[in-house]
Amino acid sequence: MKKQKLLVIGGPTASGKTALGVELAKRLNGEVISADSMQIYKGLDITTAKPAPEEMQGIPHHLISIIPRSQNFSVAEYVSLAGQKIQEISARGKLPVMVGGTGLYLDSVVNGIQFSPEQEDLSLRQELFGRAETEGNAVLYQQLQKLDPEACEKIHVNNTVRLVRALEVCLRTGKPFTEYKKQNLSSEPPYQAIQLGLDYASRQELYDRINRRVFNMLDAGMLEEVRQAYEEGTVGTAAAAIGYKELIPYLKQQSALDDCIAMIQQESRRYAKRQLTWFRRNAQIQWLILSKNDELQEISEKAEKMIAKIENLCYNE
RNA sequence: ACGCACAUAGCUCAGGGGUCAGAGCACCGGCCUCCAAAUCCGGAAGAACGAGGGUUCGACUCCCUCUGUGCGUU
Repeated sequence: MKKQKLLVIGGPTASGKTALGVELAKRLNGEVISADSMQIYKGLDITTAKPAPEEMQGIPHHLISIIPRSQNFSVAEYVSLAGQKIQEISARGKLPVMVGGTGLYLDSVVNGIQFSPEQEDLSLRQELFGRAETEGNAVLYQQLQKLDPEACEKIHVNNTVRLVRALEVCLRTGKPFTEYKKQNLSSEPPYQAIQLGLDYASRQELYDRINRRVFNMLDAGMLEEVRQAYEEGTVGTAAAAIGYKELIPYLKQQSALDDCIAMIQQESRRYAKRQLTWFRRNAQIQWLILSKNDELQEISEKAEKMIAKIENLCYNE
């Protein structure tokens, strides 16, 4: 059976993924699936830079604003939801275009990662976090050493989050965490994915765009939006959104607005850097390197050519 | 106006009469398989220690003056 086609567009924040995604979807008869760990939640539309209705230009967008902020979403759920959407869109004879900055989500779908079938065990996880705090990471690390020595080589003692996760899987499934990873690495990718990456030729240009965009968001009413979300009570993952957590000190009257704004810009820049680190190691990505005055027209034409070239290669196989 | 503090890296701050004055943040790179806009690791670079004078074998460290900043008082 022939694999389904999937177009993937990744890149750092503020690189222009949204616009390119819509443009390519228009040209290639596609629908957009968002791959963004924050846009998945309801609310905070401006803060998380969700595409506005007019930006969508009639192209259907999926997996945006579908989870209440009181709930915690996860990659595993994303993979399953995105899989469904890909099926549906393909069944309609259209091209699924997965667009987003959450590299983990993108890669997990593209590589068909099978997460351990058991449901997450929040109480076990909480217990482990508690132990990490009271007994110290070293104790957990020693325990993991016995259950999955290979995982220990990859995980640093100070990295509580990963340490807990690895232990959690080992304890609940009775199998080493590493075993799941090995299975996944050897499994066949489920889609015929064409992956594009967006970046700017100069880091400074990207940073300038980020800084400007933060001001634009504020002009668009970000502060009010955050205030509302704050008053409603936002916790968990959604509360970690850049822009949200940085404005809280201002709302609590603990710091000046300008300081908070500078902090949003800084955190966004650092985030972009981490995103680039993630995407860079993916050898499958075809990079579109932009510079300051590029027009969306030329970019999408370039992208289209790239896609055609890759498709040709696939045919000849 | 008077009194008291402070003045050290781009920023916040340690330090101390005698080896090349330190750290955190920022910056750069990396890890990443169920919170990933999170978590974590590594690296490079960066300061004639506000200015001027004095004490001393030797001061960035002690003293004086000036400048700047902050706080307090009438």
